[in-house]
Amino acid sequence: MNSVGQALEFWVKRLALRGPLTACDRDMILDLPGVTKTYRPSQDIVQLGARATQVSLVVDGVIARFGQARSGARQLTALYIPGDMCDLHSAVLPVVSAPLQSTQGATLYRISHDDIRDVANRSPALARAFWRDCAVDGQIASEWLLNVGRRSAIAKLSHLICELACRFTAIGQPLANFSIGMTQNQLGEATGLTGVHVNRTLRLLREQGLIAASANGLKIVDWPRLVAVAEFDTAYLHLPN
Amino acid sequence: MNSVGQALEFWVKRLALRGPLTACDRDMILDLPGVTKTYRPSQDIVQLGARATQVSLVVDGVIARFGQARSGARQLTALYIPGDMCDLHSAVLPVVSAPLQSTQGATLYRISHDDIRDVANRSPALARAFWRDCAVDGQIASEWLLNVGRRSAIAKLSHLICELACRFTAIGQPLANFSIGMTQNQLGEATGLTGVHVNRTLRLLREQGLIAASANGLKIVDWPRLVAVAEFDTAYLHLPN
DNA sequence: CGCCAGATTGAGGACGCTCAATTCTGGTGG
DNA sequence: CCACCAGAATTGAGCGTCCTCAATCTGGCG
Repeated sequence: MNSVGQALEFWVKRLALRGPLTACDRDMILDLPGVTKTYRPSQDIVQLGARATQVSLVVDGVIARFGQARSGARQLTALYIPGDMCDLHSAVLPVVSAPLQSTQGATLYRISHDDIRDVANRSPALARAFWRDCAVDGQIASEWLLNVGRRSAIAKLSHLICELACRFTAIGQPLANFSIGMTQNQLGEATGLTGVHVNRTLRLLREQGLIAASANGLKIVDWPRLVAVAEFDTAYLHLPN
Repeated sequence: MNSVGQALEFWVKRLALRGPLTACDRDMILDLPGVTKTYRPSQDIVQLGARATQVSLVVDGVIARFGQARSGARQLTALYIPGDMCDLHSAVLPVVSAPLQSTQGATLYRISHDDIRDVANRSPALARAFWRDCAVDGQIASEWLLNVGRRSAIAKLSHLICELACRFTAIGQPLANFSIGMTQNQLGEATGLTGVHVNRTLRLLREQGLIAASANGLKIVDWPRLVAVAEFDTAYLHLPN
């Protein structure tokens, strides 16, 4: 179980990545007032068409943004893990065009738009950092587009697993054995596959010795080969280190 | 043929959308110095891994951002038409993680990152507007993800046509009869289909009386039904009007 | 007139989907 | 402690959409 302080630390670390922040900037972020709120599995965080008034820092759990076709089929368009600000763009674009949901339960730290905008007005460096954070989100979406549009099922899933493994590692979760916190159906919604086909493809990955089942999720057995199958390259994630 | 001045006007109009700009802000943008450059069809504008030092305003033509799988298959991840700043995020994320190419020839107005950053530092309102512009790009990517991941071929293509029709209309191009400036192969790369299947699907759209061939591209015959097939809703484009 | 890129069409195949049944799992109440 | 239950995982069979690989056609241009 992570704490709000930890999550804020992770976020500041990311913000400071390519444009060093002053101690003052850093403190402005760490001192941001907010409200902690917990969510049940599949509970809506913001609804389609609503007008957001706060941004949400993920403290614990996994948050999914998704779109929905008329048929009811869902497509996850982004995943957020602890230390991610899952709603930052809403500070400049408040109308919610894609709802957010927790996948397996989550706790968020919600900060008002006014406070975010105030901080951005006072520090050009932070304004730029917020802008950059959204730009990174956009690059991840681009990579997902390539994944969903042009790769085989086995590459799609491997790619998603690699991405999550790297992101969890960056926040101190062990890579070898991590819990994704998503059902196979949700994995399908993220990759443009069916839950059923995700199941078969995971079995394939297991049979090929790339991953293995484990108590609380899945275990990565052969990282180099998984990366090769996924055609995975971390660059687009812009992770610290 | 559009002019640089026109393109800048379009962009300012978009920037001013949700956060009114002062006359001074507006002039700072319109006076931005830059260099006009023209590109041949399929010519690279920025290459993968390069470090961008300028942003590029589309003056004429269509610019595509794309990713490439190891198989060589391409996935377009964004399309930019006149009045779009196709590279704005590079001001805060200079390493190019997805190359840009003109589809059928283009002319760009290139502005240095230094000038953009300078303007952003001097005006918080403009900094926020730039941030918002990138956020809109992200929402469009999300919508594409839904399109590529969860819709049928006919809906995918209709959706892309609707999007482009709306965007072209917003810059004064007639909707009923517009030239997309893309080959059928490129349409496939944008929607996650094959060029061959795009061809068959376009025929289907023609047979159903939704579109028709025309001298310089395609003509939209039945806009309401096209929108219905596409499950299209303009909101995510955040167009002025 | 010949060339070339793009559009068009055909035939066959494959990957992932649909629908449905069954097993497994963890949590709950009796 | 066990029976029960809901949700998730797993498996099977059959099918359909879209892909692959070609061949042909078209229009623009040197």
